[in-house]
Amino acid sequence: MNLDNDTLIPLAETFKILGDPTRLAILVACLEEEKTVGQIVLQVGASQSLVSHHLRLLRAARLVKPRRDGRQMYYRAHDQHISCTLKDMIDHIQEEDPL
Amino acid sequence: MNLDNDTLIPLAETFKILGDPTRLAILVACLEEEKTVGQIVLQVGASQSLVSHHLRLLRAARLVKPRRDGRQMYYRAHDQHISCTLKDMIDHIQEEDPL
DNA sequence: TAAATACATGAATATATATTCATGTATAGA
DNA sequence: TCTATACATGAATATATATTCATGTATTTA
Repeated sequence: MNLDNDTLIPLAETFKILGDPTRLAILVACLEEEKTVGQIVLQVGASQSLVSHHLRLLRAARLVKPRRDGRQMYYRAHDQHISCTLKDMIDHIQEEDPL
Repeated sequence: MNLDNDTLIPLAETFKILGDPTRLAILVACLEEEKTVGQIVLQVGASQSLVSHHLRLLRAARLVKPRRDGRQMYYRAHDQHISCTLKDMIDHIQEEDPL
C-alpha cells in the first residue's frame, strides 16, 4: 500500500477526529440510532457546549450527519465504514501480545 | 455498540496515534515489508530524530514491532487489523457525499 | 580500544487542541 | 411578540503534542 499526500493527510485528519475519548463517545452514542444533542449530552456526560463543539468537528469530517426536526437536532453516525473501523481497532486493542 | 471507558480510552489513544500524517506515513511505509529506520527516514522524508520519536509512540501503541539485526532496527507494522482499519478509512474518505 | 554507524532520548519550543464560560441564533408555544 | 427551549459559536486558557537540536547508547569494524 502506498499513499500520496492527497490521501495521507485527510486520512490522518480523520483519525485525529476519532482520537479523543469524548468525541469517540459521542460518535458511538449515535452509531446505531440517531440521537438528539440533549440525549448525547446525557449519555456522554459532557457539557452541552463541548458536545456541540465536537459535533461540529465530527460533521466536518463527515463522521456524523445532522437532521433537524423542530428545535431538535438529530445526529447519526455516518455508519458506512465507521463501525467497521471501530471493530477492527477494538480487535487490535483486545489482541494479546505475541509472547 | 456500547463501550465502557476501559475500551473507549485506549481506543481513542490508538486513533490519536494514527492521527498524525508523519506517523501515518511511517506506519504505511512498513505495512507490507519491514524496513530499517534509515529506509523509513528516506521514504518519509522526515528527520531521523523525528522518525525515532514517532516510532516510539507507534511501538507503545503496538502498531509496529521492532527487530534488531546488528546495528539496524527493523520495523514492521502490526498488520493484523491495521491494514483493514486503513482500508475502511480510505473508503470513508473517498466516499461521495450523498447528494 | 578507537572510531564510525545506526538509532534513541531529553530538553526546549512553537503550535494545536480540549474545555469552559458567556453569549448568540433558531424554533415552538403562549 | 415575549418567553422558553434546544442548540451553536466566539473568546480565552490550560494542556498536549509535533518538531528540532544536541547528545547519548549500542553495535560493528579497524
